[in-house]
Formats: sequence, C-alpha cells, structure tokens
Amino acid sequence: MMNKILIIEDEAPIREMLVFILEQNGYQALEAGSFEEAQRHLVEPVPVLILLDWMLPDVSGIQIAKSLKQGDLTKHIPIIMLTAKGEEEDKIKGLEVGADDYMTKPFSPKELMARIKAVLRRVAPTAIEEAVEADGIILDPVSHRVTVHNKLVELGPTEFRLLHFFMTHPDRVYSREQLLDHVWGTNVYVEDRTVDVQIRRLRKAIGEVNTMIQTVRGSGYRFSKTT
Amino acid sequence: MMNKILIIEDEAPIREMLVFILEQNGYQALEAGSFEEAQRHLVEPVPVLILLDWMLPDVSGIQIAKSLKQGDLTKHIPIIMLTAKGEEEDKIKGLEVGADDYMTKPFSPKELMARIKAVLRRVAPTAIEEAVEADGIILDPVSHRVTVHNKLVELGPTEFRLLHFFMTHPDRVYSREQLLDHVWGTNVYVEDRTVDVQIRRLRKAIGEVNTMIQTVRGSGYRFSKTT
DNA sequence: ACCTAGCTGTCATAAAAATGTCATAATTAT
DNA sequence: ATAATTATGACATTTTTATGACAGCTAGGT
Repeated sequence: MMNKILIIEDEAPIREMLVFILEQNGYQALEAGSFEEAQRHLVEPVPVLILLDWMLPDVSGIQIAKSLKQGDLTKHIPIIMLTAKGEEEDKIKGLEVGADDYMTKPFSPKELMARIKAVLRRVAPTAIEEAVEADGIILDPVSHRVTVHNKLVELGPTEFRLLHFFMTHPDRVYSREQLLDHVWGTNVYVEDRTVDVQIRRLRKAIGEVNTMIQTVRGSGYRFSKTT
Repeated sequence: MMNKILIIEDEAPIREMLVFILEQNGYQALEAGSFEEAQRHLVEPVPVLILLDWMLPDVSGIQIAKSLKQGDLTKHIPIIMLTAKGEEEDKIKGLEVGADDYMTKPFSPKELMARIKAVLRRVAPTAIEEAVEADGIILDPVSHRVTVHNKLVELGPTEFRLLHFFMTHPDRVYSREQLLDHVWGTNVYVEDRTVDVQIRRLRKAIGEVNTMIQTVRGSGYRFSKTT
C-alpha cells in the first residue's frame, strides 16, 4: 500500500508527531515546513492526502488550499486542515476553499487516523460494482454472493476475487504471475504454484461449470464459455 | 451534518455557481457533467438530493430520472429538475417520471435553497419514520420498538440503529468502517473491532432470526433473508 | 452530590476459516 | 519412455472472527 501523505506544518515538533503517527499506521509521511518546501513533493507520484496547517508564517493556509485546488496535478488531492482551538470561523472558510475536513488541535492519534481514513474513503468511492454473469454463474460484488444455476456457492475471499477477475476478463490467458499481480495484489510474495491450488479450490467450489476455468498448458489459465 | 447534494449539469459555469451556493449553505456539493460521471457519486453514502439539468448532451434528463428511480440505492433520493425558461411542458413529464420539484433557470440562491429545504422536509419524514419489516422482525422507528415474531425485544441505542440500518439496506455487504460511518456516525473514533462486538450483542438480542445478520469473511457483514 | 443500572468500547483469548507450501499423483508434450 | 507441467490432498501457519470479561461513562433517581 505505502500511501504518501504530505504534511505542511511549520512547527517541527508537531510535524514530527504527525510523521510518527502516520508511519505507525503504514503511511509514508512527507514533511514540509512551508508551501515552498511542499512543492518538491507535489510531483508524480503525488501524495494521496495533505495535512495542512492553518497558521503558517508566510502564506496563509487558505491561499495554499486555493492554489492546490487549482493545480491540475493537485486539485484532486483531499486536504485536511489543522486549526488551533477557537479558530472556528476558519472552518467555514476552509471548507469553502476546498478543504475536505478539518481538525482542531490538539487531537489524538486515533482521531487523526479516523479522519484520514474517512476522507480517503469519501474521496475514492468504491467503483461501480456491477453484477457479472456468465453461463449460469452470477457474481454480485454488492451482496458479495455467487450463484451457479441459482444455487448459492460458498467462496473464500481469494476465490471470490479470483473468480471476479476472471469473469471481468474473459477469453484471455493470464500467467500465474499476472494472476498474482491482479488478484493477490502487487508486492505479495507467494509461490507461483499457489495459483494452481487456488484455481483448484475455485473449480471445486463452483462445480460443473468449472470447465470455464481452463488450463492453458505452458501459459497459465483462461476463463471462457467456449472450450 | 454535511449532507451531500449531487449536481448533474453539463455547463461548468452553472455547475460552479450551484456548488458555491450549496457550500455556502453547509452542504457538500458533488459535481457531475454527465450521467456517467454521476455514477461514481451514486454509491454509499448516497447523496440526499440530486439537482438534475433537463438538457444534457447525451442522455435526456427524463431518462436519467427514470433510471435513478429504478435503482434500489437511488430510488429514494429526491430530484429537483433544472429547466430553461419556456420548457413548461417538460415540467409535466418531469413530475411524471418522479422528479420531486422543478425550477426554471435562472433562479436566485434564495429560491434554490428554499426549494431544496422544502423538498428535503417533505421527503425526510416518510423515509425515516416508516416501520421496517423483514422475516418476522418488525422495527418501528416511531415507537422505537422492535419485535421478533411479535415478541418484544430489548435493544440498546446502538443495537437499534445498527439493526435499523441493516433492515433498510439489506443484501449488501458493509465493511466495519462503513458501518461505523453509517451507524456510529462520522467523527466518532472507535476501533473497527467494536463493530464485531455490537454485532454479537445484536445477534444475541434478536434470537433465532440472527441468521439474517451474516458474516462475510474478509469483507464485513450483511443483512439478508436468504443465507 | 452521590448512587445505580444500563450501555459501550476495548482487550485477551478461543474458535474458526482461509491460505500457502510441499509431496506426490496424473496428465501432456516431445 | 522421459521430461515437463499441472492436479490434488494433506498439513501447518496465518488471518479473521466470536466471545467473555471488565472498566468507564451517562442518565436518571434519591
């Protein structure tokens, strides 16, 4: 995962505390004491979120937020404003300018992480999860159910993802490595042969229609209605 | 409260004006230039209202309204149509298809907000106050009572809200985080695992029918009559 | 202000399910 | 027949969920 989060905050102690919390939670923290410093982090690959202090010495938070929301590269990056207590009315301005949330200092690590996750969740709505159908197999990502000829089938998480991938990418051979990338996710270290085993489990689970999961000797596997 | 309102309007200037007005009034504005773009906003948590332009380049407003009123997720979202002057007869069609109100461009911010509030006021009670039933479970928000096979069941506040949410959103998997968002409310910071515990309490409280509260390993929980 | 009872969130631990790997059998290609 | 490749069953480990216990909190009552 290793998502990058940019911190724009002039006070070093607070910044370091934020870094600590973020790294503790599996994020990569980028530090900037000013808007200028921040620039060098605003290049590809761009951070997924920005924590922006409201009170900065030179440029005000409002201006930074505004210019962030104008740049093509940065306009879609959600911003969480950090304000001191009692700057309530800044909240209004902040949200107007395009901040996605704001947080009053001091705050707990728990609150910080909760807000970050909430914002990220809000910004990246789950893709259009449409049900897929193929020759009697129906897979519905919304209810997370799979039926074969209208009979419910129990699948483990990996089997489910594997079948979903196959059904959305039919008539195409995928090597074991490719399947690992797509279904298991990148940077997962497992044996190629593990794919074979999951394929077998999936075939067993879906019964007769498993003829659609085809072995392509020397190449990998393919999902297809025709043999 | 941060209610989301979705704007479907192809002309950017008008859209931006709407955004400005809405945010000024404490709503969160979502923008879409086409029906397609709108899709990505039509996922949980769903907007509370949709402002829909009548004249869109590709699909007509009527069609959009129609398909919105068919989707399970979207059918209860009120729609305000935006029409140009002189398209009077469209009003008829619009209301037929399920629009809740319509407004002729140009309009003042005051009028816009007034209509939005009126529509929300009109819609809210029916949506929220209605009793829900599912396979022997009856939950009545008005009397705040729950019966299972006509026997009264005692629920704590959180259990009640959780059950209510499930019953009004059946056959859908929700992650722990999503449940926290919907049932506990945003800006509440509790552990994911807390959901497990409340689920257990709710299951224990409702007795045999707890088979409807289903664990979906690796994904979350689901409420459904069928297993 | 001081109790009390009910709710809630968290933690520790138990239980269950899923997963990766290996050894071996079966199949296919050369 | 031999080598290469895939299928399968078994098993240990890891991951995920269920459960019980407990302490803090809150609202209502005295």
